Formats: sequence, C-alpha cells, structure tokens
Amino acid sequence: MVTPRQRAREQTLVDITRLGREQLATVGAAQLSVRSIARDLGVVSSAVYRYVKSRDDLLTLLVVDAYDELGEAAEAAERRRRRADHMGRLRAVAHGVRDWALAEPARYALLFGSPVPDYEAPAEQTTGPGLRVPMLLVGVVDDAWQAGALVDPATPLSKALAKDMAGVADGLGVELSPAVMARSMFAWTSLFGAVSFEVFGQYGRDASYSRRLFEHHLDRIAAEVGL
Amino acid sequence: MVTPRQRAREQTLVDITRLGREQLATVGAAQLSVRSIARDLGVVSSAVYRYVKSRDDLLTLLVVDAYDELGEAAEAAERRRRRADHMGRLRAVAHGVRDWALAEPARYALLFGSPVPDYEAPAEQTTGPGLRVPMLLVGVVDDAWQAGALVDPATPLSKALAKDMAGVADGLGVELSPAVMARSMFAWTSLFGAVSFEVFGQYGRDASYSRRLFEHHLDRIAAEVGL
DNA sequence: CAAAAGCAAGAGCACTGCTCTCTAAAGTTG
DNA sequence: CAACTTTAGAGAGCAGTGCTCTTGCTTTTG
Repeated sequence: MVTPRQRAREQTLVDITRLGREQLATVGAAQLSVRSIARDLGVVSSAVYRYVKSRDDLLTLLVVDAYDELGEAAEAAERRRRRADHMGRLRAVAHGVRDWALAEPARYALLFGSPVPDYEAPAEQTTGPGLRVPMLLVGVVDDAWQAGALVDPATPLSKALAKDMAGVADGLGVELSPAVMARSMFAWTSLFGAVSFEVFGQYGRDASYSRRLFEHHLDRIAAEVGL
Repeated sequence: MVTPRQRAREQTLVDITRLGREQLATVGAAQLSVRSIARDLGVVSSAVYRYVKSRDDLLTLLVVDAYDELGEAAEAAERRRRRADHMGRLRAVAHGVRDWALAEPARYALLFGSPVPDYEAPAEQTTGPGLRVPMLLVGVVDDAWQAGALVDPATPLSKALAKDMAGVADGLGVELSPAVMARSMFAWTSLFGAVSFEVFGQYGRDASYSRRLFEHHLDRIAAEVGL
C-alpha cells in the first residue's frame, strides 16, 4: 500500500534530482548548492536534508542519473543497427556517447572528469549504470569475434595480461576470451579519451575540425580492434 | 635594478605557489582556499589578494606550474633515449606522463579533468607549457617519419582532414605532413585517455592490472602510429 | 483517538571568496 | 634629510556555502 506521503516524498526526490540536473548543466558540479536547490524548490535549505543526506549524496543521485541517461542514449543508438553490422554498432555507440557528452558537458564531466575530492561514488549504486556503455562495447566486439569478423592480432596477449583480462571479464559476469576483453578495453579507453579531450577543450577553442578528427580516431580504434 | 621589495614580492609569490601546490595535492582543486593558504603563510586572507587577483588567478598559476612540471618530466624521460630509438622515445614520454600523473593525481586532474566552472585558463599563459608534451609526441613521430621508420597507413587521410591537420601543424608553428600530425594526435588523445581512466579510477578500485593494461594500450597506440 | 513518525521552518556554527578602509613601513624624490 | 608616494598587511564586513539542532505542526498508525 502506497500512502500519499510516500508518493509526495518520491515526487520531491524527483524534483530535487531534476533541479540538480538543471543546476549541474548551468553552473557545474562545483557550484552546485543544496541551498539554491531549496530556493528553487520553494523550501528552506534544511528541509532538503530530509531527502538527501548530504551534498555528496545528492551528487551520487546525479551520477546515477547521468550514467543512466548516457547508457540509454548509447543503447538506443546501437539498437538501431542490425546485429551483424558490427562496425555500424561500434560507430553508433561512439557517436551516441559523443553526442550526449557534447550536449551535456557538465554531467559528462561529473562522470569522467576529475573525481570530486573526498567523495567517491558508492560502488553499489554507480557501477551498474556505469557499466552500460562498456557492456555495450564488449557486446559488439564479442559478437564480431563470434562471427569470425575480427582480424587476427599481429601479436598475442602476454600470459599475465590474458589472466588479467579473464579476471575483468569474470568481474563483469560474462564469458569472454581475453583477446576480446583487451580489445574492448582499448576501444573503451580510447573512445572516452577522444570524447574527453573534445569536451574538456584540449583541442583549443575553435574545434572546427573536431568532428572529422573524431571520425578519424574512430577509424583507428576500429582498426586496432580488428573490425 | 632589483629592489629588496621586488625580491620579497617574488619570494612571497613562490611561497604562495608552493602552498597552493601542497593544498592541491592534499585537498584537491575544489577545496583549495586562499584563506587556508593565507593561514599557512601566517598572514591574513586579504593580504594574499595583494599577490593574486582572485582564486581563479591562483589556479592559473598552479596550472602553469603543473604543465611545466609534467612537460619537464616527459622531456627528461625522452632525453634519455637515443634520437633514432623512436619506439623507446614514445614509450619514455608515455611512461613519463603516466608516472607523473599517478604521483600527482590532483594536479593532473586540474589539467585534464573537468574544467573548473566559470574559469577558463587564459590561453596566452597556459598554451605554451600545455603544448610541451604534444610537441614531444609530434617530434618523435616526425623523426620516425623522416627516417622512413613508419609503416604506411592502410587508408590515407581524407582531403578535409588533411587540410585540418595542416592547419593544426601551422598553429603549432611546425612543418609537418598531415599524416604525421593525425597520427600524433591519435597518440596524444589515446595516451591521455588511458592515463585519465587510470588516474580517475574508471578501472575500479583494484588496479592491479593497470600497468600491464597500460603497456598493452601503448603497444596498440604505437602500432596505429605505425611504429 | 492517542501515540508515533515525518515534515518544514528557523536559528545558528564554521567556513568560503572578496572588498573596503585603515595603519605602518618602505622606497623615492626635491 | 625631510616630505611625499607607494605598498604590505590587518581587520571588519558582506554575501554566500554545507550542515545541525530545536521547535512546532501534520500525517500515519496501533
């Protein structure tokens, strides 16, 4: 049985998340303040602490929210491709991530930028949503591998690294060859490296070439994955 | 003619930078406070504003400081290799960057993490030091190219991207083939992507495999560069 | 219907960046 | 060398922050 009070509480939590998301987008994570959210909510600051234990707790809420939206964006883009179109799926994921990141730079920064000091996202809440994109990537690479569509690597993995990758795959709860895992991690790391450099402005202010450079990087990543 | 007052002023500025650097390492950029620096300096907070216009101004000081130390570390590592040892030089730069980043995560985050909101590093002061590592990379790749040590790419650059890369090289003030520029940028982006993921904890808390994974990524990057 | 639990308000603490005015010392100049 | 100017630092103060605690009030529950 759901009481009106529970419903109101949930609604308030949703409102807080929404206002936090807006503040994140406009003023950024550092300037995000629970007092200002309280003002927008038409309530005194201490009232917000009934719903959110601390500012860090609020950040966790927003981290999960952002991971989920990013994951959903990437998954939606990937779903539009045929299962056998491995290259298309990889490109879809990559562009899904990049488009979301460019549209939501502050929220992207919250996920992949500097860790907020003295705050570490509680693993039990954030790892799940945070793994959606990586899972998508290993899915694509593994499908290609199973279909025999991957070019063989010039050099095989070292024994130690193969063991490491087996452990990572195990941690993800999937059955994968170490080679697939290693290639996926390279794709993952390089993809987000490219997106981060673009979002964080490392290429300089005039990023007129950034989209073409991203395409190029994507081609290089795909080549290294073996696609 | 340098007056004692000028000397004292310079010394105070050095002290402020040192204390800022320490605070950055201990509490991070977000928690960095000029009041606390004033306390450590044994002076009242308003006095610090005689030397530093604002907190952002202090951040700029620390950004330049960090870029210079990172650049120096990478250059020192690279200098230890013979000029013709292109692979060794690339690896030296990469490990120089990684080692510094792992030793100074907060300062690395200041340079390559989320941009501090409402603060953008003034280009005229930061671009120079910020380009030291990229310049090092293009130097290595170009040397290899000139020496004919680079494997030819499977697919040539598109016309548009070649033009973009020519523009970038021009902006750097160096004479480079677009292919060299593109490969350097891929190396740069992927290298820092790998380092950022490691420093920012995206691989999870137990990074037991992180060094071996980095070596693997480095091999993949080198392969894609053509080394 | 009375007890328990949940809610918002308001005051207050310790902190922040930053500005202002004031005093005293140091440097410069006629 | 005395008068003037520049400068470092102190201290008060403003507006903002995260967060806690108490105090009434309302809703839910036994």
